[in-house]
Amino acid sequence: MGRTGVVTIRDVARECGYSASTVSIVLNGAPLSRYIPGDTKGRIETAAKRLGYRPNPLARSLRSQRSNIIGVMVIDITDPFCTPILRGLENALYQANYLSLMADAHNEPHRFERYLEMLLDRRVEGLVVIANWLVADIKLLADLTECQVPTVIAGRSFEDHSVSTVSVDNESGANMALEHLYRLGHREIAFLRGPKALSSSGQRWKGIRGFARSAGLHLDSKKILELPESLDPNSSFEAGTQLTGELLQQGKPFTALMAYDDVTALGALRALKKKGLRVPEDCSVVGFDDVAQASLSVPSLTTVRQPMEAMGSLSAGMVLEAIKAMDEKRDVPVVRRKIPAELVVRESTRALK
Amino acid sequence: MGRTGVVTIRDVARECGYSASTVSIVLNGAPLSRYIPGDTKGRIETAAKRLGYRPNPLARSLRSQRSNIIGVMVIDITDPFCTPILRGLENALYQANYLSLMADAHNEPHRFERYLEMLLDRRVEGLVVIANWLVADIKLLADLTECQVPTVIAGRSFEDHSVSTVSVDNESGANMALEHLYRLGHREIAFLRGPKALSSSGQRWKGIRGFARSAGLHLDSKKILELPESLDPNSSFEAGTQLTGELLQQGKPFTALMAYDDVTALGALRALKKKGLRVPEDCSVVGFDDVAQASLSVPSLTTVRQPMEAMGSLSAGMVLEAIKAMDEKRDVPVVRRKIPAELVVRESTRALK
DNA sequence: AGCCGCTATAAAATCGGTTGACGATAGGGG
DNA sequence: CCCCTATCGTCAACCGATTTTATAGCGGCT
Repeated sequence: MGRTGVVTIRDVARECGYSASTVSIVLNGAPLSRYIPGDTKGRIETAAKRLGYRPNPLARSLRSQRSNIIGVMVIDITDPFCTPILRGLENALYQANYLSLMADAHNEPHRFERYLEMLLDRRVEGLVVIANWLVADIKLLADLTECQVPTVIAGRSFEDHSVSTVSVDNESGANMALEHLYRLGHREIAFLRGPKALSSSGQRWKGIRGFARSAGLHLDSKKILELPESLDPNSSFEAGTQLTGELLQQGKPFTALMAYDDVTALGALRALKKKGLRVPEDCSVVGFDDVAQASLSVPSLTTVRQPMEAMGSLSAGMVLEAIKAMDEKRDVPVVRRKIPAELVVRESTRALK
Repeated sequence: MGRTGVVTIRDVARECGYSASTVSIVLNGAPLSRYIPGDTKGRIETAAKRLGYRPNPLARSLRSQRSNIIGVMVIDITDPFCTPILRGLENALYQANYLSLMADAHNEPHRFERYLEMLLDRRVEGLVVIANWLVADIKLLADLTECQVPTVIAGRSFEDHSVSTVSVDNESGANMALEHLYRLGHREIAFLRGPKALSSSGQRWKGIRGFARSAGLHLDSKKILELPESLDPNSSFEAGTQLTGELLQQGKPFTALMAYDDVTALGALRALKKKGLRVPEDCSVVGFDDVAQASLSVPSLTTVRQPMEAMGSLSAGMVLEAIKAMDEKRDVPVVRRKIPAELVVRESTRALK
């Protein structure tokens, strides 16, 4: 045993009287182990077990050029949207015997880049970026495609770049949400739409316009406000409160409000309450995402659910697949997966009387 | 350049005409570099830069027995209590140039153990366990103290084990919360206390009893209910709703309710609303933790804030310190830090009329 | 007898970087 | 003139595995 108290392969070799090579070959079931008789194998395995031998992954990685580690870059771990994805991802990696080296970019491009370098230095075999919004920084993506590491972006899509992505179908999700309100009889609907700079915002809006057109619903631009661009995920709560206040001030009546996301909707809930309006009796509210908060509020929030955990594990599956493909020298296609959203009806919406 | 397209130290050596050793010595500013003249250093650095040389941390770790990686074991990343700690932790590690290998135990002891092994295999230099509750499994802790890796548990304390911990001062926090209600004039106070098995629960209860005694407040056992033991952090929402319902059913009047934690308090909010009671007009509510949800609810929750981010960075500081101590062969003391809690007054409490 | 092929194992090279021991030269003191 | 020390580097060992190549015995075939 080395002075570190850790058993090396040579300790095992000494213990059972064979060479390190033989031990390695047997323990890994390498091709050559075909020629090694059973009793030798037995002796080696016994010795390994007796000493509690555990191969040093560092040494193994150095030699085999495989780290069995995936880099996980979270754009902002504070965002409640990110954690369920992280869980799904981590779980799938665990099943596949990979560990995750985690980096939190705090929404800062510079930090993103520095972390990216660190992760690549560490020879991560693949990379998953969990992006809520993330300034559509071309440069960062260029970095990503340039490095030869399989990458998947979870949480948003990039139509115009050659990166694999996993994202929810924002368009049909928003469509469903509006349809839900429409079916409940709502015609005067206010919207707090997301900032233009966010691609998901545009997609959701497209879904809204699509439904409106098909149902002959008029969208009153006076009732449509846009959230300011911001990096802090919790700022949309303030913004939701603020903009809902403006809508109410403005005097244009509405019986339902559709928010860009859940946190915005929670902000709206607060503003409505403050004005003495009851939800859903006086105004229905729908959000988007189904973050943990959504079901805990009073009233609980009707929302469009992003299957975040599934998105996480799917991303994991995709990187692992890409890694396998690279191993086998097959070429690695860019995959863009859109997951269907799901309407979750809770207490914050009800039929117009 | 190797076939991997990666520049090795030998490439740099060839490029500038010195040996790999010299390059290593210069680039690392090793003691011996004292004797190397400036222009040689310059040539080596230039060559390294020109080739874009980045030392392979795997090789470096193998040789130096230092991975520059900390294992981060999260008991349940789904718990909103864990993420802010994680952020503080990760941020401090980032500053110190450490990366974190993340494991999520999903609240399962078996998974905890397996991950622990994987992390130790990877030669993490230190370990931080982010524990919300975590079944007080002696065995797991034994594993921890046995392995020679500096460990800090963040989020809860273990009086009876020799592990370093960082936790909030539950006792004085609960004391403050009750004092707050008392000062507002509340005398009929209901409690949803945490399950006995949780150490934090006992500590908080001690704070409550302490204040009650000192203020001469009578604690009516009829108004004290205990949450069931559970592993799912979100189950306490249901439990909060449920138990509050029972309290109301029971008919014993109360003007304020103190919940074990924020999620429980949010559950209480829902039950109260359902019964037509207004918060805070008819009943004040306080929580504990100050998770993200607390400020987003309607009404926003008065609560006792755990400085989670600070706890995270403090934990990081402690492991790093312990690592340094080990390096220098100083002995590593077990440190138990209790961070003061902070009362955050929001909308859910008000003076009794 | 010589060669081939199979079995069973070991030696040696390799991954990429670090480090202690050592060589060579020059200058200073005795 | 010799010894000692300060400079400036290089060599080779090492970290702990994996993998390619080598060695050696033996049976069978020509």
